[in-house]
Amino acid sequence: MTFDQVTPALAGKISEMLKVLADPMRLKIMKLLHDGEFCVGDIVEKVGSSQANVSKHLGLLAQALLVRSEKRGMQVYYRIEDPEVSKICEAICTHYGKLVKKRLGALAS
Amino acid sequence: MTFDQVTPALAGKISEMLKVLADPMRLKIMKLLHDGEFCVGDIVEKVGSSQANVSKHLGLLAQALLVRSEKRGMQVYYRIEDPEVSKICEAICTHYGKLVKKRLGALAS
DNA sequence: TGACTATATAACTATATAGTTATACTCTTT
DNA sequence: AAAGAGTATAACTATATAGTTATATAGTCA
Repeated sequence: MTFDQVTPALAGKISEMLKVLADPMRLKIMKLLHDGEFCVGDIVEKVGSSQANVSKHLGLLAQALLVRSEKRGMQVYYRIEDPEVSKICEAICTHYGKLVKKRLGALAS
Repeated sequence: MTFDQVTPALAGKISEMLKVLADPMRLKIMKLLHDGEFCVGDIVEKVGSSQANVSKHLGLLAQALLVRSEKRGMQVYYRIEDPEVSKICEAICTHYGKLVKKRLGALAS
């Protein structure tokens, strides 16, 4: 699908999703979840923020369809389930990485 | 490049870029520039906002390396120069479009 | 049931930013 | 040089949101 074929409704959704993805803490969480499934407590530990803060970020990511959660016992596990999401993240990293390298020098090294 | 290989410095850049892209008015401008080069006055007309507002948005897009500008006479022309940027936009539209369709039904139709 | 653990939510504060208005800058033309 | 056109910037207001603290909700075990 090209940019042209995006309807206003989808453009709104995309803008919301990007806003959710465009946060350092949430990118950190996404990077972590790229490696597999983690429960909230583990994520809190790994990203170094408060439980309430991480929970809120996870809620936003889930609402944007970027992650899914599953309750097992007392824990809630989060994961990147959809390959589409991985592809979006990968495309952003790859292409923007190249762009930055070309224009600003070896910041990515 | 996978998510794993993104350095903290690049992650910061990516987060900034996404924040710039994640705005309805700027997405509208990017969608327009996808079709070719336009000067500020034309963009103002097409997107339906004030000159000052559009100029500020264009400045942010340029700073994020998403567009480039060139002054010719009195006009300043903006364009999406880098194929990497087009690829990022395309990947986002394609994959998130699919995702939304799968999960929320035919919002994109 | 009561104590405990894991997660989510509410209320609040501080900060960032989209849009507006007014003005400055730059180039062209007479 | 002066006037006008095209674009950028400064100052301001209103709104959104990241993070914190305190509390609520849900599941587990004694």
